[in-house]
Amino acid sequence: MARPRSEDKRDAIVAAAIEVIAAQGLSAPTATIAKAAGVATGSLFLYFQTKTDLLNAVYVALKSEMAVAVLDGVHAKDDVREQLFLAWSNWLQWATSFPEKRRALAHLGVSDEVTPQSRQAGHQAMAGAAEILERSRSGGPMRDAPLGFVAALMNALAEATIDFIISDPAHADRHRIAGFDAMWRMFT
Amino acid sequence: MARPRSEDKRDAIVAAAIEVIAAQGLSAPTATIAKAAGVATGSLFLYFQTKTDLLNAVYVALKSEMAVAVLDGVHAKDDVREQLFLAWSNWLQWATSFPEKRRALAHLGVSDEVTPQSRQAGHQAMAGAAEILERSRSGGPMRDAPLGFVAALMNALAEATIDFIISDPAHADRHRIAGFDAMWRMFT
Amino acid sequence: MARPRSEDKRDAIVAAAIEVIAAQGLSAPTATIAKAAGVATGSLFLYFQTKTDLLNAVYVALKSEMAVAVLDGVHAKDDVREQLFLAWSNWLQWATSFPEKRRALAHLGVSDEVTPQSRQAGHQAMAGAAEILERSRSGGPMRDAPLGFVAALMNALAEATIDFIISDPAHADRHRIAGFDAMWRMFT
Amino acid sequence: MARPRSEDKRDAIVAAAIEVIAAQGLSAPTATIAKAAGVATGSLFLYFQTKTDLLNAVYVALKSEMAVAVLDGVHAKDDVREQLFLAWSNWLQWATSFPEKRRALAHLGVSDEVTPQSRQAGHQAMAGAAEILERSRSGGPMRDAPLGFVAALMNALAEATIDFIISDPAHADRHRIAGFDAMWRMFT
DNA sequence: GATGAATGAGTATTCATTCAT
DNA sequence: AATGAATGAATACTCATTCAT
Repeated sequence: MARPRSEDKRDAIVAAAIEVIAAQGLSAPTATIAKAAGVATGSLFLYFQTKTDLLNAVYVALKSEMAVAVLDGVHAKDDVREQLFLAWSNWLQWATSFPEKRRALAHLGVSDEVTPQSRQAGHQAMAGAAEILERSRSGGPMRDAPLGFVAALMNALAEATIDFIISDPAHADRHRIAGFDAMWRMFT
Repeated sequence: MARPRSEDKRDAIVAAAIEVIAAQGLSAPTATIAKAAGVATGSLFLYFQTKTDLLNAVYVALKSEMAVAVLDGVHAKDDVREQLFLAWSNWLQWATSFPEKRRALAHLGVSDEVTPQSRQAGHQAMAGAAEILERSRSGGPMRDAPLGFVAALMNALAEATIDFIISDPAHADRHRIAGFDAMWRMFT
Repeated sequence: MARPRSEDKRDAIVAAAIEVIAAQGLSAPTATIAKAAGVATGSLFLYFQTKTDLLNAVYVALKSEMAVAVLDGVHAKDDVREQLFLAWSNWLQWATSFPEKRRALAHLGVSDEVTPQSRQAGHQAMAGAAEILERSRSGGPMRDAPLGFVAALMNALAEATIDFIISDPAHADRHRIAGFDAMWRMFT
Repeated sequence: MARPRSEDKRDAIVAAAIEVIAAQGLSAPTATIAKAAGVATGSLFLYFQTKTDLLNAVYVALKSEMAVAVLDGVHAKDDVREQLFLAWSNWLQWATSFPEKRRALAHLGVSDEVTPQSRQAGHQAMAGAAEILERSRSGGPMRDAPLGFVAALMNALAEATIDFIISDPAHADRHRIAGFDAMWRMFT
């Protein structure tokens, strides 16, 4: 009968956290995040019991959002190589379009505050992409490697490629293609 | 600004910082680092003006040490592929032998406190390795890509491979070879 | 300011406050008390304007309940000494039967939040017991001391005796009698 | 070789804590205590690891000081009754001369923050007074009661007497004597 | 140079109370 | 009346850095 707890407000806190973490790192004060979200400091703790909880929620939200972006339009393609190339392009597109999200994710990716459970949830979200990857490497030289290993390699290549595109955006397309070709050579 | 006498003490602080950062992350108190180094809290600031300065010194020291380890014995080989494989193996060997050094480097690698100058110094230290890489990719499909891009890809692959070896040490050799083969395929 | 309807709810809040204060002390959150009473946090403030008001209400309620317990069956006795002994026994019985009530009262007894008015009300409730005390000391060495002083001494003795019974319940009866005898000696 | 840690400063913090706790209760902010002691907020935590530690130190300091005051001149007397009467008088004198110390002690006496170890130390400090008490009750009706029980009764009587003297200081001497006589009657 | 005591700004979290529903 | 979301002031404790010894 009281005001219901607002999903909007929760989302606003997560969104604010992304901006503030991108700008200030994980040591950003909760008070700053709350103010950026337009809520009182105490309200942040109504939606997230601790700062660590918020950080984990942000991590999972970003991973999920990224996963959706990566798979956009992918199933309209028939060819596996084309599917993987589109996913790859989507990935780079998302990361370069939302640099603050990528920055926040980079901070969270190496933080001890993000729990194994959250990382697991992140992998879960990327399951669709993993499936394409699975088909891409099947029959190739990495057919017997653990999928996790292959995924880690792809992830590492994508991160390196994104770093390079950001530092040299004039040749974004060239780097995107070169990165993908390099990856494809790994698989075939 | 006169350089303090004891080079030993400076080294002890850097060594202690590596241990403590590996264990506690970059937010480790300077007092903890000083105690681990066997010096007084105030003494740390005789050798490093700020904590950020210390962090940068640690970063450069680790990168330099790693570079030396990577090149060990490499010039005794004639074949480029063999040289690269030895460098690759040395790299993985170093990273898995000194997990706390790698952990510290991982923390520092993503920190905003490490300056572009320090990162530049890190690249400089790796110049010898870069040269081998340069010859490895010459004539191959990546011959026209910026060397920095190629280096970033290799670095990414190495990190992913090390992660995997650490999480599954029983198959260290298999992962080491698989990682190298994947990289080699990228170049040829 | 219209009195809220439910007397039940008010009583439930007071009862919950006793439990929670006994367990957590006076710094127990109002939200915890409200939840223990089965009402919403906001509802507590419909029945008590402030936390201090609630604390005072609890104090008076406990003192009143204790006074009733103390006088139970006392007027059936003729002899003053027997009356006082029964009251004394009733007191110890109540305090040891409801340790959480005594604990809460102990916390409140030393609190600055309990007003002189509430303490006055507490004395008022104990008027019946005071009357017996008055007759007990009449004619003895304390006949000219202020009644309040005598009451304070008796109260102090009772508290000390209760403490001792709680810490050594095996000899409850012995302590009860020894305490009473000591008190009686003071009066005669 | 640095400044030695100052005993004076520690004492100043304890003294300030007594004043502030007497005025504001145990919830007094550590920052207020530090300011009253003339030190920085952080310095308080150099001398006491936590607020609880400070509270315990204050408790023990007050108990010890009180014990010294109580025993002042007592051993010059031969007669046990005179010794006990002087100790009793000293006690009331100390409590009424330093009402803020007594207030602070009253707050601490009922606090859950004061550990059993601290209470034990408090008893230890009062060992001299306990010895006089032991001799006072020997041969009397309380000869077989546990000493702790007798001490608790005496303590309770003293507290009640002090309360009464504070509320009616015009008749301090009368109350002092009446309280002592009442106690003596308990023992004989 | 070396020490470690001293500083005080900075931060996560709590909680009495209010108020929209 | 009843609810519980929303508020924001309040507070213990930390830690990079300075400075008296």
